[in-house]
Amino acid sequence: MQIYNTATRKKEEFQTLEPNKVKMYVCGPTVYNYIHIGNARPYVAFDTIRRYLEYKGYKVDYIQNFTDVDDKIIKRAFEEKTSFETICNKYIEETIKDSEGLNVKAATFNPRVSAEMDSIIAMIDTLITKGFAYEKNSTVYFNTDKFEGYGKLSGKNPDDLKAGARVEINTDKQNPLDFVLWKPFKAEFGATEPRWESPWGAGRPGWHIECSAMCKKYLGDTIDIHAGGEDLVFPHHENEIAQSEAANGKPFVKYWLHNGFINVDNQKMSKSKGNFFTLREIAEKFPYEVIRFFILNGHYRSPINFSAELLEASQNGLNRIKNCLFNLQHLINTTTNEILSNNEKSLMEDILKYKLQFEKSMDDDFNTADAITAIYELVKFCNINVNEHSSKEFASQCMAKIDELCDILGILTTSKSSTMNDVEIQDLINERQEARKLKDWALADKIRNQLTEMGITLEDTPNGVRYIVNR
RNA sequence: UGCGCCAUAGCCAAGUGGUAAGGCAGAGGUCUGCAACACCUUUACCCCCAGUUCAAAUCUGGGUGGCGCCUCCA
Repeated sequence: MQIYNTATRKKEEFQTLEPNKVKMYVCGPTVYNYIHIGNARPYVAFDTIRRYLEYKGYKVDYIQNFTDVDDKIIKRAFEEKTSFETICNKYIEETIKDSEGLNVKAATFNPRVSAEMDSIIAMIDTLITKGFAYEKNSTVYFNTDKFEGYGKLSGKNPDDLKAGARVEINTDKQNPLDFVLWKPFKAEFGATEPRWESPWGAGRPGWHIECSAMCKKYLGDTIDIHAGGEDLVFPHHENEIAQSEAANGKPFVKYWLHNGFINVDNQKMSKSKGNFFTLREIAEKFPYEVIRFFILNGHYRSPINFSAELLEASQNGLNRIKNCLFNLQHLINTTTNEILSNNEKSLMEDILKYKLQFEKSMDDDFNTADAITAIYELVKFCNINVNEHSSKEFASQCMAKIDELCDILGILTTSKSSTMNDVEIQDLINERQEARKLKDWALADKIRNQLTEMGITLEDTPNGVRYIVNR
């Protein structure tokens, strides 16, 4: 299996630190609002990678934090005249709802920064002891000059960065690139501003140290995969490397994975440009599973564009797979052939071919766009080869294979049970069938329209009528 | 010359040396009482120029265009 590593900018053969085990950390969102469509990408991308790793037999320890200590949160709490805990609890809850909507598997654990102060403070303390950090006016800074290799992840040259650094007035930093590990309580937003006691006075941690500390606590000094949005490469992940390797004296991460952005009108989404969408807003117009499928339609490292048109295209594509599954289910329910025919036995080998095609794509740096093609081709195979003459066994095998592949991608796992067993619906369908027998097309169409109004789509097949709810 | 990514059909998107997968949309057809689903047919001088090679969308160099990072934004 090949995996692209941002640190080397190459695809590398995937080799875990421990056999059959993957330690994976994904940078989570700052919880001061509903997550936006861009946040959905790392959720879906890295969840899919996790699912595939599990499919390949690895046990994955998947840690994703919630950043619940941050200026933006404190500001929002101040504006809304409430506590930062209230804001955080609310949006963590909402984020989990969105995440479940996207069919993202629950993380092994979601640490919250506010609950990890002991480890954060301990790590800062170690950095000071080892001479990688210094305190000035109750603020602790990381000394980037002391860490050899600063810039190795992002490919930046510290001297270039220094030359380009903004002039900071009245700075206490020894070097313009030094960054904050601990900042003192200043009551910018009033006395209720959150703060924790530390050897350097009351205050709160800087952004970067949190992830280093949580990584260490929950996964260890060296982990297999660290993932996040591509914007985090510098400075966030660069700084994490500096902190963790300086404090632990060991390599921090084996594979760095970064997802590309979701753009709107080919531009980065931002509030100031007015092209900002929360996931919740979009989910009102399109089902979550369509959003997930849309995200998987491009490679996770490529930028993708977002628009209603593209989501519609994804929805139509997803319906193609869904129709196939409905069709198979209907055949399984209605066919009386139990035994696999000789022809079907030989076709079974073709099914395996699509599975291998799927795996080959996923083995190549999780190429979901290509993997979806394998599913489409399997769908076409089923549409051609499974019909009212097929055996139950064959239809079931086909369906199971599509299900298996879709499940790896986390799509169409929730919609299968949507067949409503409503007597009223069945009665209407029977009534329409009677009308059709009598060639009373007006009545038949009237009943079909009535069902359409109810959100039921009817499809007449050689094996009787099948209906689909709320497509 | 700060660092980096990208450029394939109307749209999305694979393919990274051997005469261009797949999906969406469109057109025509088959099936159907009519539909729907599905199936069949149909749509590409791979941004430009030069080079390497028997052979390049794929490698090299140079353009052009788009985007990101260098601001606690995934």
